[in-house]
Amino acid sequence: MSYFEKVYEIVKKIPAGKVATYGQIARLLGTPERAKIVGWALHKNPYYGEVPCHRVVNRNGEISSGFAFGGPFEQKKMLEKEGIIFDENGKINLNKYLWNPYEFQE
DNA sequence: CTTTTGACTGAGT
DNA sequence: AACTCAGCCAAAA
Repeated sequence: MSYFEKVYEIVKKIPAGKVATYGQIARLLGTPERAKIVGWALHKNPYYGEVPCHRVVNRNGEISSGFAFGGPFEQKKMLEKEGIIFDENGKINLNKYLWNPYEFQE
């Protein structure tokens, strides 16, 4: 299994109403220094429709640029639909919405 | 095969 | 607090 597929597996486990950072995902894979690879994997997003990549944000809690969903507004709308609230800066309150994979439910 | 790049992050200015 | 610099490594050109 390539690193990409591992990333997709993690992202698919993110519950609705929660978000995760690239670094966090990379850490779950045991490779915290490959956060960039995680982001890149999602950029390709070959499993569009299966992988909720809209729930993955950068360390700042902001939606990353690139958007494979058709536009930033679409992604933001999707997240709000999940129950995530953006602050006045268009950022997500990670302290509240960051996903906590305690046992990493396989 | 070699080089560039990138949905990032952490440290430094 | 905001901006910049460098490092990390796999995939794409």
